[in-house]
This record gives sequence, C-alpha cells and structure tokens, in this order.
Amino acid sequence: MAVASLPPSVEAESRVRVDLTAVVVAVDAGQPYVLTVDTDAPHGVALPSGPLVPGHRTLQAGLREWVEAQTKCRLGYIEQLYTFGDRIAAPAEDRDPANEHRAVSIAYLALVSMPAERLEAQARWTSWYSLFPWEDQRNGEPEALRALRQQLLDHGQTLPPARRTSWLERLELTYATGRLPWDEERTLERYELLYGAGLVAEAHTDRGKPAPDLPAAVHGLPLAADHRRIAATGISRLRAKIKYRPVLFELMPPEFTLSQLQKTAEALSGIALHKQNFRRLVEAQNLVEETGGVATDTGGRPAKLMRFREDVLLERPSPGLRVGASRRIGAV
Amino acid sequence: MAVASLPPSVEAESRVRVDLTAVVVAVDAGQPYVLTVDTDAPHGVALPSGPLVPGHRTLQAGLREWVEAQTKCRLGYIEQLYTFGDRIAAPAEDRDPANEHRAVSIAYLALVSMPAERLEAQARWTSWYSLFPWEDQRNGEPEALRALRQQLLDHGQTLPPARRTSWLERLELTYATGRLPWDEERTLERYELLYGAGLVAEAHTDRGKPAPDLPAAVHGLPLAADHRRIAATGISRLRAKIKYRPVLFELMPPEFTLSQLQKTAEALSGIALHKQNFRRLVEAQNLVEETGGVATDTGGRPAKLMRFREDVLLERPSPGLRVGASRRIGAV
DNA sequence: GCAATAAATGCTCATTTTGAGCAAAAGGAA
DNA sequence: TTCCTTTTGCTCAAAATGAGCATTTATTGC
Repeated sequence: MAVASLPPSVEAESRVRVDLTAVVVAVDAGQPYVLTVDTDAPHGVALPSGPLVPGHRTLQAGLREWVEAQTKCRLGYIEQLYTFGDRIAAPAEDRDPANEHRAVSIAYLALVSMPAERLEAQARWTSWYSLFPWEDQRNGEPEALRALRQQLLDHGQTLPPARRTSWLERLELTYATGRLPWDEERTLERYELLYGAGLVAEAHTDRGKPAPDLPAAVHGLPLAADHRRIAATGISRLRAKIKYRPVLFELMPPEFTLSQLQKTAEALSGIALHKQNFRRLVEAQNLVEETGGVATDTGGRPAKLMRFREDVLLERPSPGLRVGASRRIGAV
Repeated sequence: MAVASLPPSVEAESRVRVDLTAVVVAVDAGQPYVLTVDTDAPHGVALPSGPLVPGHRTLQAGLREWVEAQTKCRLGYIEQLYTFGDRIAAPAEDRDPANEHRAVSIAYLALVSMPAERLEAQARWTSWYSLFPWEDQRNGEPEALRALRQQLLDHGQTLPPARRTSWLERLELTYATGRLPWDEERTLERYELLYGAGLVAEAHTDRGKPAPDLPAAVHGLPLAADHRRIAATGISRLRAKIKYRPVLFELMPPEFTLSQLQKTAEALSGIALHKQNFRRLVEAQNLVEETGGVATDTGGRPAKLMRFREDVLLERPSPGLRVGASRRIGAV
C-alpha cells in the first residue's frame, strides 16, 4: 500500500507492536461507568487492552476478543476513537534512546447496556466521576472543580508572562473561569490542562518521577499508562455524539421511561437537563414509541414505557438527542 | 502498555507494518482538490503515503515527512481520520493464508491553502469531483448521480427479497431516492454502497478480478489500494467539520472576500448556499474582521476584504460555519 | 456622460426552534 | 382523604432560520 518502497532492512525495522484498547461504557441507575481491569503494573487499574495478533480477522474482532477474555463482557456498539502512537520516552534515569519504544495503540469506544452477567474477577465497573470528579456538574459545580480551578490559576502564575496569557485563555475556555459557559465536551482538553500543570499523577509518573500527593477525591483516580487520557477521549467523543446520533439507546434496556432516558443523558453529559424540553425533543425527533406498558415504581404518576424505534436509523439524516449546552438548566 | 502479557514468540509475531496516509485538501478558484502522487502500481494514482519508521518522532511528524518527500507540499492543519487495519485477502488465485498480510494504515486529513510552490513531478492536485462525480450538487443533480441511482436500483433487483428491502432503505437514505433530502456528509456511505454493488473498479480489482467498463465521468477515477475510500472518509469528515469548527479558514488565503469564503464552503460541501444568509451567519459568528481593503476584480461592486479572527479559537465553545442541510438552496 | 449589468450589501418577514416555567393528571403513602 | 411525587400537557417570549426584495457601487458598452 505504501507508495514509496524501502529496502528490506528498513521494512523489517519498521514493524511495530499495535495495541487495541477499549473504553467500554455502561450506565446503571443514572451513573456512568467504564470497564476496567486490575493489573500488577504500577497504577494497577487499566482499560481492557491487548496486542493485535495475526489471528485477528479485523481490528474490531481483536478488540472484542481481548475485552471478552479479560472481562467476560461482550461488546455491542463499537466505534474507533483515536490512534495513539507517539514515541514513549525512556524513564528519566535511562536516557538511552535505544530504550525508547513506540507503542501504537488503537483506542475504541464501546457501548453496552449494563450486563447482568458476572465479570471476570479482575474486571470491574469504575465510575466515570471517580476518574474525573470535576466533570460531574449535575448537582452544580463539584467541590473538586473549585479546587482545581484555583490550582490551575496558581500554576499559571508560575509561568513566564509570555506563556501566562495563553495559559489563562485556555483555562477560561475549558474551565469556564470567565464569562464563557461550561462546555461538557471539553473533557479531554481539561484533562490535558491538568496534565500540563502536573495536577494528575500521570504527569509525573510518565517521566519516572514520583507523584506528589494528589487526593483522588479532587484529582481523580489515575489509570495505567495513558489510559486515563484515552478514557477522557472517549467521554469527549460520547458527549458530543449523543447530540447528533441516537447512540444513547445502545446504553438503554429494551424498554425504558423517558425519565430513565433523561437520567442516562445527564449521566453522560454531566449536566442537568430541563425535563419538559427533553421530552419535547425526544418526541419531536420521533426516536421512541410507546410499548403500551407503564412503570409503576416511579414514586409518582406511572410513566409510559418506551422503546427505541429502530427504523429512525433509516430516516432522518442525523437523528440525535441534541441535548446540549443550550438545553442545560441551572443546578437542581 | 498491554494488560495481558504474551510469550516472546507471539510478541515478535505480532509486530505489523504501519502506513501513514494523507488526504491533503486545498481549494483553488472555487474547486476542491486532493493531493495525489503517480506510482507504477496498478491504478497508478495514489494518496501520499509511507511506512512509519522508528526515526519518526510522532505519527504526525512521520506523515509530514512522507508528504513533503513525495510532493514537496508542507502541511498545515492536520487531524487524524481513521485507522484501517483489516487483513488483506490474498488474490483469488492464491488462497494460501500465509500470503495474507495485514497493513495497518493510519489516515490523516490535512488542509492547506493552495500553495504557490511547484509540486514534485510525480505529484499533482486532483479534483475531488473527478474521483466522486456524483458528489457535486452545486449546479443541481449531476448526470452521474442519475445514472448511478439507476444502476444501484438495478443491483437491488438482483438481490434476494430478504436483502432487497434493506438495500433499498440504505439507498433511499444515502442517495435521496425517496422523500429524504440529500445529505452531503454521507459521501463515505455512498461510496460504500457503490462498492457493494460493484459499481467502482476497486470492488473488482481488490479481489484480483478485472473490472468491467466503468466510465470515469460517471463512476469516478479509481485510486490505488483503498485510497479512494480513505479520500471519501476525509470528505465526509470535512463536510461535517466545517459546520462546527472554523476549519474553513485553513483553506483560505490570509485575505479574502465573503464571496470567496462562500465559494470555498460550497466547493467542499458540494451544495449551493443562500448568499445573504451565509454572510449573516459569518457575521453573527464574528469569525472575520475587515482588513480595510477591497477586491475590485469582482465584476460588480467591490467586495470588502476580510481576515480570520484568530481569537475566535479562544472564544465560543464551537464556532463553525453551520452551513448545513437546512441552509442549502435549490439548484442555481 | 449615460444606461445596462453584475455583485456586494442591507433589511424584512414569516416560520421554526429553543429556553423557561405554570398547571393538571395519576399514582402511592400518611 | 389529603399530601407528595413524578409524569405529562401546554403556553409564551426570545432567538435562530429560510427566503426574498431592495439598494449600493462598481464595470462595460453605447
């Protein structure tokens, strides 16, 4: 496939190891989770992941095999997220470039409706917001966010004036420190700012240095290698995608109430939504139909049960739940 | 980075060759182009591409090097498109699985404002719509589209009834054969439908079979390997992206008129836009500012020259030119 | 110089979409 | 029953959108 041809020696040299990594998302009882596995590596919690081997027919098939082997979770909807492939620097004490290595890692986002089956012993569902406490704005601004904003500003003060302005601008854009509204889709950018300021453990451990004390309630739980960055990439993508494609329904059981649907949308986007407008939107988009049944365990008036109308996939150009910034409501 | 560890033998086996491939887009005089190189491979026209080698610091750096080496074109804006990695079947006459090989190929979209410098001899700018004649709706429906619709319908008739319905539904969705409007973002899906129906040469040559007569004026110019599919992926992505991020300006010269900006948007999206509403949109979004100069070569009233306001990148959450389906006007 | 032509630019207007909230309906629990 | 809770229906103002008319300011051909 290459246009340029290389001598055989370079050919051989240029083969690299390719890893497949999965951000598997599920929502249960209005809380979003990502599937993780415990390992014996440093920062023992990681995303399901494994190398691409010749036996894999396709990349997605390889991913399914690894996830199923490590967690017993079968994947439904899968989409490619991003391919990471930068050279990994050798640890600080070992500056021999020969010990640098490259790991090309292809990350996927997978959605499952919370499965009943038991997971592998080493596997568990980890709450999104234990990894990213500052991302949950459903009940107003979390304490973690206030603390981090201050620490990010403090870090900005340590920068030389030339870089300080641009740092403060990025801060305003991503953390809504000025007039700009909170944009829930900027999860990845916010993580990268924290990384740049040394406010997540990985920023230190990636260079082989010990991390300072960063309480998990504020700075979140670190994952192995760059897996927390990959998870942030997945969250950003998913928060954007639910607005223009009906992927939300991949996370729902076959029958659900509109309130449950809304709780799921809120869990993912991390913001509270206006109830009446949310249902107006869902109905206008014709995304669901009544099953005829009702849910009586709502604590109030029984709710009609709905199911996803599969044929919307063949209808409108882009039927999504455009639950976005503008549809957000103030803290409950 | 892998969670699972493998015996060394498998480790060695699992190394694969990784190619970097670029869809480099430019617009000149209201026409969109993609950068191609001539090769001696079958279907001699290909996208710039080359293997990832250890010397490359990052994936993007490797891509830049290959494109510059093959075409002398320096890349500006780059974004990752997709990683293709399915096993490539051996040709029909050679069914030995050992001769199957995998090529993981990481594709990027790059935008440049049409450079003045001369390209490498083997490199040239190829019009989008010579690859995809059916995608240009700026002057109403092209002849090629009518012809292809008929051939796609004919192919549907040859299918068993069970598959026929779903085929016709996909056709209606992607080619607007029913009430649904034309969705310019579905370039990739339309290409895949043609591929599935054997209406592009690659569908045959990929299996080592000779392609039937498929006139380029209707079926477009084939590229080497899966490069036309990659180009379609890039077009789909770009057509979507101009609606929510100000990437259009990567393709513009430093100063331009609003008409030129509109022509560029139309070139990419392949649909004609309402002029007054387009400028209202651009002004409302505050994406540009006047330079003070005017362009007098317009053939009518001179147009004010504009430049992109770089600081919008630090302002609104998602400032794009939401030139979309709804903003399309009838054929001119 | 003057009329015809071509764009660029300015403005209006009917519809739709969005954001926000009031109020009634329909169950369970005290 | 009466309160409480949640679902559901509806209204209303503001903003965004789709379409088109009208004016301004050049060039081009008499």
